[in-house]
Amino acid sequence: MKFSKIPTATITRLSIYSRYLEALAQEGVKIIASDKLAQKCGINPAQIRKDLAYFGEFGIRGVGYFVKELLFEIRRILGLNKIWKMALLGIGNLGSALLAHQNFIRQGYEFVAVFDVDPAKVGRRLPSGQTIYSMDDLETVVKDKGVEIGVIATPATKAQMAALRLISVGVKAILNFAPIQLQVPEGMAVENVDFTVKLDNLAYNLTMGEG
Amino acid sequence: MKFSKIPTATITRLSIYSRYLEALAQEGVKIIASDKLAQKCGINPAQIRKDLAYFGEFGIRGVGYFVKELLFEIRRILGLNKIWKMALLGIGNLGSALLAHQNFIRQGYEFVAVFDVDPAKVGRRLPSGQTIYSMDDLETVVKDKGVEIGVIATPATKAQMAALRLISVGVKAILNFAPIQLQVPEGMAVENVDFTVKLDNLAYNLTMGEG
DNA sequence: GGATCTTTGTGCATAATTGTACAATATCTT
DNA sequence: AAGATATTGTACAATTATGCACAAAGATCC
Repeated sequence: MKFSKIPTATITRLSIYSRYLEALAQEGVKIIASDKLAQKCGINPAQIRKDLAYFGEFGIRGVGYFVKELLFEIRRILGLNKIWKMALLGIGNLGSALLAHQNFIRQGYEFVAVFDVDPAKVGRRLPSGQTIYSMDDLETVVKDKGVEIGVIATPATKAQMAALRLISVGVKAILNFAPIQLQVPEGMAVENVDFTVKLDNLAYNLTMGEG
Repeated sequence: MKFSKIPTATITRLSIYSRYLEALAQEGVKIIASDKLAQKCGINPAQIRKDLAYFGEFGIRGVGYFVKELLFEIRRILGLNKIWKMALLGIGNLGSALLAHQNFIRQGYEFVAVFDVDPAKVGRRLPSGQTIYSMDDLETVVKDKGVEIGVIATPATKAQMAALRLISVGVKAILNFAPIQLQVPEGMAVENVDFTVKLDNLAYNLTMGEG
């Protein structure tokens, strides 16, 4: 049941479609055409239809797509018909911001464990409910709680080690906020969230615009 | 002086190279070969050489690249031989985290203005030095301070309006943290930092891995 | 119920990106 | 200084992604 290389870009776009479909569903919109959705997402309509075609036929010719149905299908494709258990490593400013980001649960993700090295923080209970564990207990807790995704929000210097420890207890997916390219073995899924890189892109664009 | 379509991916990679070169420079390393750099960045060595070839010949055959020189050149290409003036819109958890992220100045970026709608926050002085302005004064302040890049860290519902107001006073580049696709006119540079999309990618990968 | 309109799904062409292989050029060794 | 070694820069091949255009299929109108 696994095969047919799907482009990463397609998965990213599916995620964006799902976001709009959620908004549309909330507004009570029943049906949407690829043209309209494309416009909203800033994407070519044919691209949307092709992205969906990888997984089946979800639309009705001459009509469009049923919003709720399509949303359900996309969420199923992405694997969002369950709650993913995440661990947060590092509770600095960024980590706290992530915890406060309440969208997680709605979207199908939940922080089941939170770690920091600072002894002053360990043991404290967070507003979001979790108790802060010591980084020393990472392996045990991750196993016990059944963590599936590791979220690294440590300083860059600690990120690689944190990743290795997550990997050592079988975590297969990492969301990395540290501005560093993690070295991981084959088969790991790593996504980087790196706004310094994005800023550099903006700077380049502005510089070029001037000539 | 503007031409030859450079792939966005190339710019993104240049940013990553520069990060490693900074680390290398700090370690006192004088020379680096594309092979070594490629390994560290998880990128094909030829890709690095080709990326650089868009802009000139920076290496020495049989030797490699002088770290400091290459770093300088890349930063010049990206437009980082100046300090970019940014405005932050929205000081929730995320906004605060961004302000605390001290790397900005080192990297060539600076928050010169900070805005929020909350009257309780307006007028307060931040640890990072800036005074919080009311969102009502956006247009005036952005003009006065010469803001070049707008950073949107508002709730998703306010993001589009915030973008429009920035655009209306001539801001040409936006770093958008709100989970929404901004509708902007031609010629604007917009980069999205969207970890919910990244998480969805991880979820998909984990789901596929199972079969 | 036939003509017209709409919108999907997809074959094909085009464009963009990545990777391989090697000639060119520099250093090092003896 | 000639041969061996290292590493860049790039031509070419292969792969991947994007977009156009149209046939297929359903809806609507009269």
